[in-house]
Amino acid sequence: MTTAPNISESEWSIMEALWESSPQTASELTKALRPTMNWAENTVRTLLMRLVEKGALKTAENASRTRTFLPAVKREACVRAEGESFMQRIFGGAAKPLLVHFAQNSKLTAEEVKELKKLLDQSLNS
Amino acid sequence: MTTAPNISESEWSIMEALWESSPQTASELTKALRPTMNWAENTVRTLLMRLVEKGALKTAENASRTRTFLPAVKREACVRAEGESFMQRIFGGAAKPLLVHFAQNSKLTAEEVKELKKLLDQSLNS
DNA sequence: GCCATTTCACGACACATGTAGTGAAATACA
DNA sequence: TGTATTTCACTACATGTGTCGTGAAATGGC
Repeated sequence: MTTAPNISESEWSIMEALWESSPQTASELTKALRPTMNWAENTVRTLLMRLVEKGALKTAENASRTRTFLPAVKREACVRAEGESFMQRIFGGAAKPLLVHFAQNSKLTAEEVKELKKLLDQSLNS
Repeated sequence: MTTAPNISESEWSIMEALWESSPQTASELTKALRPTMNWAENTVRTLLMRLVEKGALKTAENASRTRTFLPAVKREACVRAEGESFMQRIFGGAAKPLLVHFAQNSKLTAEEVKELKKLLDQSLNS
């Protein structure tokens, strides 16, 4: 079982970028994230280091011998872990009240509602 | 609009206890939380202080002139804020993928599925 | 009124997180 | 090969969190 490490909010931005496209070097990532997070390159490097220590990222050498980074854990596993923890913290671990909350607090299109209803049905016969 | 303060995980336990029953004194709370969190009374006091500073709790004097604590913010508002932040962080702010995720990763009873489907329908005509 | 108990205000300390700066080492280019 | 640029390892530092300990002040019981 992939023990998903704890990933902080800033770190999550890095992970998303790498889940979307990897491997990337620190400076590539810095540029890629520039529009959203306006981080200094050293900030990105620190976050990368921490993520490597946590086991969320791996490193590799690229052709020009500079280090590149890539995910060591699957996005889906991390999402599940974060979701579990959130559900635990706010809804005492129960899925139904969570779903009720978001169903009531979101403006969904008719199309989305249809899809979700189908998914709910499917979740039963499995 | 009630600007819901940031409430940490430990603090959330305190808030839950007070949302459920308030006002309570620090020692009452310590006893009430003893089974789940095995906190020293001073730990509870520190958390209470921080929550008062954050504006999440108010204090009042009770008959015997010891201080009691009670929520200054509604649970629903805090849940909404936490939910928003979580949805933003993990699902880029989109409700549908969040609902898809939890619908697929939770084992729901047929009864719950029925309720949720009804809620989804209701969320449309409003 | 005096002592035991409770309440509280402060201080403390370690680890996590956000956000870099410095200075050396490696690379690239002229 | 000498110099400018890039990469990286360290260090830093403020703020948030988790978890109390100390010592004074207030209260309660006898």
